[in-house]
Amino acid sequence: MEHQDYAGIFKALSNPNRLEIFLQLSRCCTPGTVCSKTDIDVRCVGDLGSGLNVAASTISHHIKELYRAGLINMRRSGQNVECWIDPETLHMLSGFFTSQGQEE
Amino acid sequence: MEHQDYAGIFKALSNPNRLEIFLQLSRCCTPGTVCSKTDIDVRCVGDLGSGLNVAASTISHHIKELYRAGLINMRRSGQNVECWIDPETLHMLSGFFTSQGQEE
DNA sequence: TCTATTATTCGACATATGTCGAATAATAGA
DNA sequence: TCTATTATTCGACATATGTCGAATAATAGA
Repeated sequence: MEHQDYAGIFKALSNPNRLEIFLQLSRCCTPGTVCSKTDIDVRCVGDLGSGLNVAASTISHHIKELYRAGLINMRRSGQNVECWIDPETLHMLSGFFTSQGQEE
Repeated sequence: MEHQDYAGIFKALSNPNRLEIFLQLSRCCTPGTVCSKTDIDVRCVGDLGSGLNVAASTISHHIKELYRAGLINMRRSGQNVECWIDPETLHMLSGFFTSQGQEE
């Protein structure tokens, strides 16, 4: 989290499908924890995309965008790629709007 | 704030110039307070755009987008149009990321 | 080494977005 | 009513974005 490109972060969350992926990840397990079969059987493309009606390649692309924005982390695990919310970025965002609240 | 289109809100904040306008508004006065000459001499197009290097029509367009997203309010005051942050939406956003923090 | 499974890369393409300048609108104050 | 000031609307256009399917890559397990 060097420079914090907030516009870039918001851009990543501006697409409904991408936001949905983000929300699913934030729901399936506590941020910082890997979301994988251990918990609720969530792997990247296959499972995150199952609810959305988009091609696997599109999911892959969206996940990369979330990763680029710093919102999520990813790691290959065998044939799967596991994703999980980046807790630091989430915390930063939480503070962003809260601090805007009381002037600044 | 009926339906809360978060993706739409993030889209509004995803453009650097629009984000800058939003931040200027959140700085110039406490949310809920009108930002106008009374305080720090901030009116919409003229002043909000002065820092950014874009045409007045573009600023006007961006402000409308922020308004559509529910992030700001606006009101005509003579020749000027005054803008100010919508405190409810801001509060909602603040809660959005915070609640994502602890699973949900 | 071959096959199945999962994920990514790579064009391609339709649509959305950001931006401008010119024209128009809204208002205040001679 | 005329003029100046501020803001918005309206094309126009270049660029960005979301999406797909086919091809390719990465891995596990016969």
